[in-house]
Amino acid sequence: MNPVQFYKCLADETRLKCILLIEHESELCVCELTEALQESQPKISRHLAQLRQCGILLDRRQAKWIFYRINPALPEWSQKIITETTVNNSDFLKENLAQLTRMGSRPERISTCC
Amino acid sequence: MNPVQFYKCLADETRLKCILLIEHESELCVCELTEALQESQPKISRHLAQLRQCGILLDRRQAKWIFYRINPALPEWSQKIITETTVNNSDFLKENLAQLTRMGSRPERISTCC
DNA sequence: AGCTAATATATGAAATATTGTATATGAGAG
DNA sequence: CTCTCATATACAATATTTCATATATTAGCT
Repeated sequence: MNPVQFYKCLADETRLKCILLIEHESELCVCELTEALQESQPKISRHLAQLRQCGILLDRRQAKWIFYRINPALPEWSQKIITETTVNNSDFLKENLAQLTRMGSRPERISTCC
Repeated sequence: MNPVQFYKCLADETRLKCILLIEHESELCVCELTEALQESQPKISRHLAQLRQCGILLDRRQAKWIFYRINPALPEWSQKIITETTVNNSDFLKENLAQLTRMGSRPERISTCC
């Protein structure tokens, strides 16, 4: 992926927050992101689709939910940039993480193996 | 600076190339960037103004030229991201660096001290 | 098969960003 | 003080991005 494309993906508040929250939590489903960001479902979904299409995120279905995670095949430098940004901008995510914690009835993760 | 704002600055080919070329060369003037990128002077100038206004670049005048450099007061994580991107995307800059080398009559830097 | 919950996509309108062209500014030379 | 070179800015046209709303898809349940 071209670096301009990569940065275009990060250059939107909704998308950047999705990426950083997923990086922070390892995996999140659409309804959790919708709740954490307090945004409409189609808005979150559209941005996630874009991030999936450009290879930044991967998704997996589990029952009714679709969980998104950072694509482990991302070039190392891109992964490093996502980590750096997450670690150094806790204020930026603070309120959204609080909202996520406050959220009741979050779908349970079933481990993929065993 | 908010991380979204920061990434918006990097999310344009002209701006990203200016930043990375300046990081690579320490300091460049507008005419050098115009030549390296083969773009119009107002286009380069407008993008540099934006990068200066948001604090990513600093400028200094030397005779007829204005030299731009990375703002050393940038947060460490932002600086790290610029470095990482430069180091890991040499292909992206290759042609522009070649163009810069090919350029005749580049303005001479006069050291600021002594 | 029909119903529901979670997610995805299509469409057009609105907001933003980018660009070319023309013009302004500012420093140095004569 | 005028001319030139390097750079900056203004303005209008164009392109791109984002969004709300409506609708489609898909899995699991009965």
